[in-house]
Amino acid sequence: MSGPAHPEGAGRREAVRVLIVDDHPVVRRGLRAMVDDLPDVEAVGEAADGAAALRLLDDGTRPDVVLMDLQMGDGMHGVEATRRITARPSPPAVLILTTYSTDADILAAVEAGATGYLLKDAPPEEVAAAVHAASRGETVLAPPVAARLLGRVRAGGRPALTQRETEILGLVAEGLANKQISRRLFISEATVKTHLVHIYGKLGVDSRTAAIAAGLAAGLIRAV
Amino acid sequence: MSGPAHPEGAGRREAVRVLIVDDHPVVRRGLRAMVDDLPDVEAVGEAADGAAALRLLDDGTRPDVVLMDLQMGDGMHGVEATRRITARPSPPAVLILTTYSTDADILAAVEAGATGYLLKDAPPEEVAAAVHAASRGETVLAPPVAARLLGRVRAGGRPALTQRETEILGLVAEGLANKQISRRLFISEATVKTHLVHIYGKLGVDSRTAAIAAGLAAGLIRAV
DNA sequence: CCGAAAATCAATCGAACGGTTGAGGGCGGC
DNA sequence: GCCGCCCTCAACCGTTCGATTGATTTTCGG
Repeated sequence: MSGPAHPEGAGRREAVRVLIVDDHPVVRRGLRAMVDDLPDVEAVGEAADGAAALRLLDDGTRPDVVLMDLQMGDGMHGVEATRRITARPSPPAVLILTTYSTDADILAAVEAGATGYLLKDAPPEEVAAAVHAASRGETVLAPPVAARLLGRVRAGGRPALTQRETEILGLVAEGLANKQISRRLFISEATVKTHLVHIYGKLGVDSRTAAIAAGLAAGLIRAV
Repeated sequence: MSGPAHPEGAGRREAVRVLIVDDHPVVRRGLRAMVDDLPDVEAVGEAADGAAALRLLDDGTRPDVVLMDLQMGDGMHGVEATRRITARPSPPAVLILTTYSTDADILAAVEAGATGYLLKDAPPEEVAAAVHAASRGETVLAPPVAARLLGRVRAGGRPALTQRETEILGLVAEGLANKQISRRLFISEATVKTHLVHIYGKLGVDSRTAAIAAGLAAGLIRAV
């Protein structure tokens, strides 16, 4: 846990090897251009989704840092990909790079083992600094992200729903009725209602539709 | 209306001049790299938001094509920027480039005078072809966008809610109860229910939460 | 080891919601 | 002028939802 391994030994200061994972060709191109502009940093591959990234790793690509987009249309979601990458032996550092920071995303990504969290509107210098920091095993968070996390922790983390509650709120937002949710999760309808009461309390609302609005606004769930 | 003006005269086939407008440095970098790779195309400027783009135009930058992101965090929204750009004398063609296509966005952008609509996950060749087509004054739509528009027109615009229905669906998505909606719109609760029944029918759902989900998915309403 | 939090289930009750039927006024197209 | 669509309102009825109370199990941390 003291940073990524350097299999070739440290004869001299070799370049930081970066793998770019994003489903948008435009973004991949931009990241590669940014990365290649930096001294001591080189892009060693690109992947359009999590599955492709894992294949590259299986095929012997050994990056020090993975720049990973969170929301990737089809295919594996960034959080899941992060989880699988960090579960590998001597894993690279995973830097999450995403358009906007919903609280749920940040927490999930950190839990999945991400080393840092960058916003796509970050200036190039910030991306550069983050890549270097990540290669040294340091945690990097974009200022807005850090502030959000701090605010959340400082506020006692109150609006934080439990895992199950978040899951149920997500199903509510998909338009499912309590009975449907209960069948989907193999629990009784009574349990669903209990969770909902807790959710309403935490969000300060008193109806399922208001809970959807509040959940979307707080970034606890995402509008597909 | 036969394509952008060529102030220097047409002594020889000069390059298509492109202005890039996006609030993400990464995306700007990627677009510039893509554009510069193309023969006969050159980037003449970058702007981080609509206001900056208009300033550039005021200062004499004369692009043939503007590559414009729709959702820009702070500052002017892409639709509004498009409207103002196309309202200028001898305007450049505006190519909308966005992450995902909600129907409302597409229609608004087209109404605002956009020449075309591209998705950010489009391959580079598609971007290249679109830039050239736009510079010739042609309309270009990414296949998924075109299909969506066609499907809408062919279906007789059926899932199109009336103005009032859209308004009510929006309030429902904000978490308001029927009685609250009735007071907000100065109509009776019975009327709200009638509208809702019509909305359910058009969206093919049978509950208000499902209507929210369907409305978001169809781009009829937007998650703030 | 014990208390707190999370997740599960049950039963009840009033209020809100969803579906149906019916109806009237305004407005634009044929 | 008439037909259709939109917006408005009303009454009824069955279902779902939200609130409350109370209970069990597991898990985590002090």
